[in-house]
Amino acid sequence: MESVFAILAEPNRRAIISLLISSQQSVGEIERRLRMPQPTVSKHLRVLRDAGFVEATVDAQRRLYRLKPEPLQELDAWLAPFRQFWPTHLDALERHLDRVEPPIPTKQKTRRGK
Amino acid sequence: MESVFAILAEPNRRAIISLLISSQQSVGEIERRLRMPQPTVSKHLRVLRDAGFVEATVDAQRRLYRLKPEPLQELDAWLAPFRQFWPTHLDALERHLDRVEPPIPTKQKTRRGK
DNA sequence: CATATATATTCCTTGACACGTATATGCTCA
DNA sequence: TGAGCATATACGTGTCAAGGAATATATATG
Repeated sequence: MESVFAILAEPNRRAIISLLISSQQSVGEIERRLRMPQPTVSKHLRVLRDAGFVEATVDAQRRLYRLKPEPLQELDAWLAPFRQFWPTHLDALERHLDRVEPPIPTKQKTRRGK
Repeated sequence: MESVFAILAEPNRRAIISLLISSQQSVGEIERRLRMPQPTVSKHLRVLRDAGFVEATVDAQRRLYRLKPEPLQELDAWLAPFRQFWPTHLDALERHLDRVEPPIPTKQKTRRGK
């Protein structure tokens, strides 16, 4: 479970991280808001903490978890060399995201005009 | 295997994608440069193609694979809300990681206080 | 046609990991 | 001290995906 990507591959972990954007949260708050069993939350938080995505402060029995930026910055750094490929600007992306990619027929070479 | 993150969780797939930054490559070239068995390369390319990370053109028996930007832009879009957490000045990590960054003039976004 | 080359696919095994359930640890307060 | 809440961990189980070996498909060439 080394890489930043492997950590983020888990949807529930991404949900937790996204939830923490607004502010720090206790385990119980995360549990309620994401409707996730408590052990599940704790286990994912453990993974996220070990990977440096979050840190916790102890508040009596509660633990308040908050984001740490470093791993996400690392992700951004990884992404950087690819930015040269992007078309002009963000508008093309939004068009793409709402569309389903059609399957690619490998059969014949139909040449179609546009 | 839906999410962009799940696709990128595999180190060999990241290696392939990073290799394709320089230019398009045939399966055989990828195989040689990454010292990966040919079926492994083909299988990962299949996953990458299905997920829209790459596309291929047929050149006789060869297939030339090249990058497609959309999924990586999607990743960047996911990352966007987290950028507000990054330290305003460059800290040690960012200096360390940013050596890879090409000299692209970065457009400064409007900064939002909380 | 036969053969070589390039790539894709299939089958099988194995290991990682996410989940549920149960239980453990730890803190607070009466 | 004990009760009760908040969080963490242990264990067993099922699923899914990656890797290796073998084979299939497709194209070029002699």
